[in-house]
Amino acid sequence: MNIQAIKGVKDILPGEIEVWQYIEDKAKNILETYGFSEIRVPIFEYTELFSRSIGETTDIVEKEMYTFEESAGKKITLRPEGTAPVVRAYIEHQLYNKSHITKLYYLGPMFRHERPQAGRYRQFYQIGAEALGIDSPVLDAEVLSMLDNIIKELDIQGLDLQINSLGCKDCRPGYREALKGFLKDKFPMLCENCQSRMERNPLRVLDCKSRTCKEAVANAPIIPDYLCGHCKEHFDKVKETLKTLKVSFSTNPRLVRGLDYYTKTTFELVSTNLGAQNTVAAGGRYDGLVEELGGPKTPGIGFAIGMERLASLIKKDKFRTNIPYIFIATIGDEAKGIVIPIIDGLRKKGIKVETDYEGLSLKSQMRKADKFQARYVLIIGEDEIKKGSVLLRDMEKKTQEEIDINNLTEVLAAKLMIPAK
RNA sequence: GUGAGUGUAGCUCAAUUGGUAGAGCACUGGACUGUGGCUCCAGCGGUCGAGGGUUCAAUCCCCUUCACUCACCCCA
Repeated sequence: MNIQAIKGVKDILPGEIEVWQYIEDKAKNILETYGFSEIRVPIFEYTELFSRSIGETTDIVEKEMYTFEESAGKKITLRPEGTAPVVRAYIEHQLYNKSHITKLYYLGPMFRHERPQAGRYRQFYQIGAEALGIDSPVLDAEVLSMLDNIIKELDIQGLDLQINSLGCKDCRPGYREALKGFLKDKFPMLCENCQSRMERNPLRVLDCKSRTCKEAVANAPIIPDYLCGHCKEHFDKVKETLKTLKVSFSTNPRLVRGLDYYTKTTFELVSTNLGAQNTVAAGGRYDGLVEELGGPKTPGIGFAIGMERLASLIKKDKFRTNIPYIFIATIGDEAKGIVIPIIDGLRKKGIKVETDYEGLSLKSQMRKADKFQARYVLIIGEDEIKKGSVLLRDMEKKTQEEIDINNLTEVLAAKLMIPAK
């Protein structure tokens, strides 16, 4: 094989795509019930949009973006996530002037240059939702409840919704300093990575998986103890509303998200049935992002679902590929010719038809019809041509009848209960 | 970027202490001159990932390389 797909990307073939379509249908339905409207934004943006929103010191910006230069010298990046482009569009089209709250959802591919592994691809698909304009904790809970509904609708088990609060620009610095002070004593215990992270982004040390780092932060100060009154009240209200909505969750004071723009409520939906990459969906509040990107001071909250990960959790047995209603079997060249306009006519009536193009024996054509799981087979040979009729075989009942070729579409439409046009 | 594992027929996998490969599924035909799902028979199908080395001889041993997979890292 000479040319193959680029490392870390994959084709979604018939047989698997049905699962994706199913997820998309269900998710769109629920999103729209909650008042979210679809937005489609480009898959590339000026690099600056991502470096400013995601954060210069994050791995995504530092080493995972697909960036190239335009002729003018401006740098362009294939989007590594969806929130920044949506917020950019929100500002650019001044959607904040149309309504106090703007609820948007998107779905499409994201790109990150990472080493591929189970559940991690270089082009991966997300369904995301963003609610902009309101900072009420009730909205946070509603967004989480919506996510919960989506996974319940898809009947996915073994998921744990973990939530935390990262505080705001008033209380986070205090916590950050307290954590840094604590980590200073533990410095020798930290992994190389975390030692360098201490100055730049100490919160990330909290969810490092290295054993010694885990030990080091075991008694570290936790964020909830440092939240300001406003943030604490907000977080309490989120939890209270989640209980009212009967959304089960667990709090994880060590939950830190990778992107810089998160504030207050953050969350992850983690599966026990996946490999190392077990986060199915994640998100949080980002009250400073719109302003940071040049818009008016506007709060926001959102999440993204990883399609590949979600799809791998869905039982595939209930999905079937495109099944034709009718298979047309022919015997002889004359029959093959006669059948061409018949097939065309049936298809124009909306009846799915398949036939043989290879000159197979009748036996093989029957086998093929069976493989297609066709409900009926139309058999046309020399005898039928002479009589001006066709044989219609019911594959399930194993019966067949002879019908006048002129009544064919009517008879089929009646059998298949297709309304006349 | 680092580490480990795996590359043999379209697919899933065997085998040979080194003597150039086999099964199941799939596909095609036949048993059943024009009728499916079961059965039986036959056929089709392989540069044994690629390149080099050792050897009389390499799919097997050695080196290099490529690809895939999983994990670290990171994250959806």
